[in-house]
Amino acid sequence: MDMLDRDGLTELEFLEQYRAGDFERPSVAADMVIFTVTDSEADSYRKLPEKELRILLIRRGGHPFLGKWALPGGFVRPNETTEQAAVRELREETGVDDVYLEQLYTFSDIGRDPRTWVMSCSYMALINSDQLELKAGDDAAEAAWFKLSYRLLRERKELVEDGYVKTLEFELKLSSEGEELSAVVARTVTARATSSGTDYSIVSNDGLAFDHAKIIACAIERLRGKVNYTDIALHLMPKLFTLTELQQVYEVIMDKELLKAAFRRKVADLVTETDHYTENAGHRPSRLYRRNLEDLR
Amino acid sequence: MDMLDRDGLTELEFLEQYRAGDFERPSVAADMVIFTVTDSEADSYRKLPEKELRILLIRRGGHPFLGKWALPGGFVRPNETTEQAAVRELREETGVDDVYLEQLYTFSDIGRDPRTWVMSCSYMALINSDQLELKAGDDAAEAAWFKLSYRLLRERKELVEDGYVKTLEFELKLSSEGEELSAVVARTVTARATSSGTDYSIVSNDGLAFDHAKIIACAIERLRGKVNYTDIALHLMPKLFTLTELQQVYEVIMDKELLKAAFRRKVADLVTETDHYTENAGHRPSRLYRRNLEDLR
DNA sequence: CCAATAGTGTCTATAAGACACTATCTT
DNA sequence: AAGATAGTGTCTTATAGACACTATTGG
Repeated sequence: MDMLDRDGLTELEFLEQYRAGDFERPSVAADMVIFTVTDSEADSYRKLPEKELRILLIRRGGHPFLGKWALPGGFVRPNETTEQAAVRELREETGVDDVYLEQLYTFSDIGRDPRTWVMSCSYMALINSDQLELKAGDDAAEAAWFKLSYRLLRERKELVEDGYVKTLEFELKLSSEGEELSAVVARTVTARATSSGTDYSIVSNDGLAFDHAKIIACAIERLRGKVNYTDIALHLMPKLFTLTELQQVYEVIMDKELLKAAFRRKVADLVTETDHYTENAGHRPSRLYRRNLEDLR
Repeated sequence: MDMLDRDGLTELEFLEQYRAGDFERPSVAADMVIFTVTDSEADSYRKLPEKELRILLIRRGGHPFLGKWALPGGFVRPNETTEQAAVRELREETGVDDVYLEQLYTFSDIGRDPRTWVMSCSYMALINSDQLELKAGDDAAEAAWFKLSYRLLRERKELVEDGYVKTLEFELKLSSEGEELSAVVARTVTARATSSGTDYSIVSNDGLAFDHAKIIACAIERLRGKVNYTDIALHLMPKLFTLTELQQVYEVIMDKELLKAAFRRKVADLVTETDHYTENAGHRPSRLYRRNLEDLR
């Protein structure tokens, strides 16, 4: 390539003389919502335990938001991508490095970090209960798996000039051994004749650092959206699982009961049956399945 | 809040003494894929014109990628969000500022900009042909609306240890008055027992700057995905339109013919009929509709 | 036998695909 | 009338919801 620019430089010459301008630059963090599913305490000896959807949070040991709980994450370093930073953080916090990982959204509200200009490129990770055992690899920080609940609280709709504004308020609750966090996150859809847009905002917040309530809301909504038309939920399952367990996972993600027959038809192509069965369950044994790695989607 | 950190500082005191570290920080750009739909030249006087899906590109006037075509975009400034930067760029390039806008993905591959460390937070905007007329507000740069085509070229699947790697290669073609750009973008899905991920890469590239072929691919895939379950395509329509025109827009987005009866059932709830009709078309007049701003979704 | 879960069959309601038909305007 | 597009009716197929029924284990 030998084109010359208006200063008569080739591209190579240009790059050699190029110096990054003195523009102010943001810090970019990779923050992760790490989901897993755990079993509740079996309240009766012969009943199946219920599934709980959990995310990992870390208690902040310094300002700002000292003592509040935050998503695991950290600054992206030179010579790594945001995704590599996310993988690095994930390994540091959980010891796990072979997971489903998906970029969610980049948050850049001004003032979202009181220290300085920080954007957050957020990721969602799904790890299964098998891998969860390895969680020992902690640093000094206090970390805990919080049970998550996310429910529609209020729905409002105002008509405005040539359109409407619709606000959905969701209640986010997180709980872990005595710790109870909660927040209300609003999703506002503004629809006018031509334009249209969606915006998240935090209505109230008790115990979460930064704008992490928004990021968590974004993650659970993405997860709920994808559960119905992908095999994403299978990344939360151990190698072998029963169809009832899989159904429980779908139910706890969607916060909604499903019909057994219809569910089994729907996931039939996503799983492969094995010749193994559950044992000593106190009732009829159940066939074990594994994730289908064939065709489809 | 009077909690003290390990140095005995309150949050306020901490923030006052805080100085941004000397870590290297990336530049962050907001790049936009601006879609619109135009009519082709009517090849016969009584036939309906065909619809064409177009995006706006700008020819680079300096290194790097001098002479190549790039997406409109620019660096995010302090005290604005990535979205505000996108809106600002949009107004500068098209004079339009009331559009559908959606964040796509943040690209951060190292070396994606040969000058320095630059991430791109990408957006998709949809503007309708009414607004398009206002395009006069250009700066010196050469800008053009390129007709877009994006087609599956090859599909490959390799089995690997406990999983598979599936590669879909898409051909991206862009054309505008003599200028013909093309690229091949591969989407690779890696599915292993536990992990799983999707990755885009550029296989070949003729005429596009940076990794913008990837960004365009990402945008058209998002648009195709959303067309089928949202009213997103209506943002590409003028105030009044016929159902046939709307169907043509769906068809040009999906690159696939649709059945008229089924299509009309499907969009029935997304539009509201008016009492206006097309005139002097050389054939039966067609009822005009507008976007339905009621309930739904 | 009972409690508990596993697993299947089938009827119905709804949506999508396929295709043919009728309607209305201009030249 | 011919050419072009507008608009509707209806049969078939696929999918999801609802619900009832049978099956298999341990206690």
